[in-house]
Amino acid sequence: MVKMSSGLLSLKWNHHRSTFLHVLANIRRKESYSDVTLACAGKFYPAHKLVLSTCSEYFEEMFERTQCKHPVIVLKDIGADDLEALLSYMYDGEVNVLQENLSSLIKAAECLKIKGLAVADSDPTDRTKEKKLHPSSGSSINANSNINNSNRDVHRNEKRPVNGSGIKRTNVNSSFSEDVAQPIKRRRPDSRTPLNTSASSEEQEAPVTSNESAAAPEPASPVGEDGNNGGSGGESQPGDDAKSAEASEEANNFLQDLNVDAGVKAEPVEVLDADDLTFDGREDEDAGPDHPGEDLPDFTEEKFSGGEGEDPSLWGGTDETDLFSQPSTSNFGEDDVKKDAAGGDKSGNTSSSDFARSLPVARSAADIAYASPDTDAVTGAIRYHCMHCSHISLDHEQHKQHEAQHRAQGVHTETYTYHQPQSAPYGIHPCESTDLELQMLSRVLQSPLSSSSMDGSVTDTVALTNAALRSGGCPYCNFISPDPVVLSSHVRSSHSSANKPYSCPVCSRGFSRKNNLQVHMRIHTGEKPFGCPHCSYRSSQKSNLKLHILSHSEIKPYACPYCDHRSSQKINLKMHVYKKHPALVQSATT
DNA sequence: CAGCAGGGGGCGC
DNA sequence: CGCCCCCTGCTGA
Repeated sequence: MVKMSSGLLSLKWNHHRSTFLHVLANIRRKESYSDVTLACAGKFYPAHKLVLSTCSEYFEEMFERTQCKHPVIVLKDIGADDLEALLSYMYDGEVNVLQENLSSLIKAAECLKIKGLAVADSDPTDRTKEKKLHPSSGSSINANSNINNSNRDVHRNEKRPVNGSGIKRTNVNSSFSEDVAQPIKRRRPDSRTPLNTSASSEEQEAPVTSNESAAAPEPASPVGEDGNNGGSGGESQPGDDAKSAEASEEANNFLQDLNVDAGVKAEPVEVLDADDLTFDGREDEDAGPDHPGEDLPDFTEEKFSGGEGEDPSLWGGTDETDLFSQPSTSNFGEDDVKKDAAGGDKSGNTSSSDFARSLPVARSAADIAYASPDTDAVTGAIRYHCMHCSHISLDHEQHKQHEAQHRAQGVHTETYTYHQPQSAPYGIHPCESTDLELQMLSRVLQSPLSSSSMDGSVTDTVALTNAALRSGGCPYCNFISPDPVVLSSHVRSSHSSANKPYSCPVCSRGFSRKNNLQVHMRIHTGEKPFGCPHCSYRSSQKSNLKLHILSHSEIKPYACPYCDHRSSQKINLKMHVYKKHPALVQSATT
């Protein structure tokens, strides 16, 4: 303690810095207070915006631009090892790296603009002195890092001190030039903006929601423009460069890690084209009977067949390209579609690296949060969980009113359906903890348990149950809780129903069939494999894409039997009839 | 109106 | 059993 002349006492914490670093390391180890998740090569790394933005202007800018409480940032073309090393570097200020790995590490650092590795590092407390020393860059160059600004060839690092194992210790003080490749910041397409398909497959990215502006860095140059890059997943086309192949492999690995929907593995991104008469692609070449017209109610079909200007054969799979000759607001021409289908094949066989882009880039962890009401294990009552807090309503109206209050209070609301509770005390709901949900998601995506859990067998194997419970994990899904009470409560509430043995490992919702669960999982993974050829809309379900494509045309297959009203969706017509012609409906039914 | 998501029929392996 | 597909209900704009 130093007594200053003015009578003020200067209290100095001697071990402040070391304590800070120590605490920081602990927080990282325990994954406490994590508010951002980095996804890389199928792995998830909880991190802290504060640390990332401190160490990287790239992250800083990214976080400034996104309002997400907990964005998930998918880092493409960066190896997991490199990311782990960079995280250690950022949290600890140093990292040990094998010399042979230094090159890729530096590349990754450049992409992420990591201070001290790729971007000039300056002492914030001593700017004037620095400028004197290095007026051009304002950065301090460590004497040990003999890295020429004009040549970042890692072989130059051989002059640096290397320990016996060939591991280099990279210090914060080591600086590279600012003259590095700037990470390409990808802009999210307006979901309503029609795409130019000639580039759409290459440039389409994840169906992120509007508030998720953080984007994955794209260190590698964009895939080649020779049209080969759209080749089927993982295949290295003649025109592909090594990075593209790497990216494909990485994406494939990621997909394997996902292990959620086998249907997506082989054909990660599916963009339906205009020649896809029934919108179902090759699988449905003989899908004539499936056209919606056949399924119309009698009255509708009668009206429909007599409808003006609309060819019923449209639904028979014979002339459905007419669909795309309908006036459309899209600038996506039929020629574009056919060209894509015939030539570059960018739509159907999008490369896996493209699919990697379609993965939930910077998707809010909010979207991973729990969904839907569940059932009270004791009373059987339906419980509606607030999306913003831990409030639980037993009445839907009450639930809606409660949430409306949040909205009125200006609670940030994602445009997507699922939300991260803003103040979620752990243990209220299995999925209200960000850490827990990430653990769970991580387990879903990575753990070999995921396949077994997806099998959904709920045969009550006591031994299995007990063993799993003892280990803190649910034997039927990937739910984890250190609290045995919470865990057993989860098991009771989520897996007691024999009718719905397939439980979502993230939100615990039960499903009667495995494939329904698989589709449901797309909510959590952000997968939207079905892309509209007219715009950037993507859907997790093909049937929903069909409906969407209809919206591009003026075709409204469902006609009201009582008036001239027509609807594009059957349900909408139903609503119309019940609303506008209730008396007629009643008389028709009696 | 359009989008999302769950349920379930049906088919092929 | 896995998958494709359609149907359906709900919801927000």
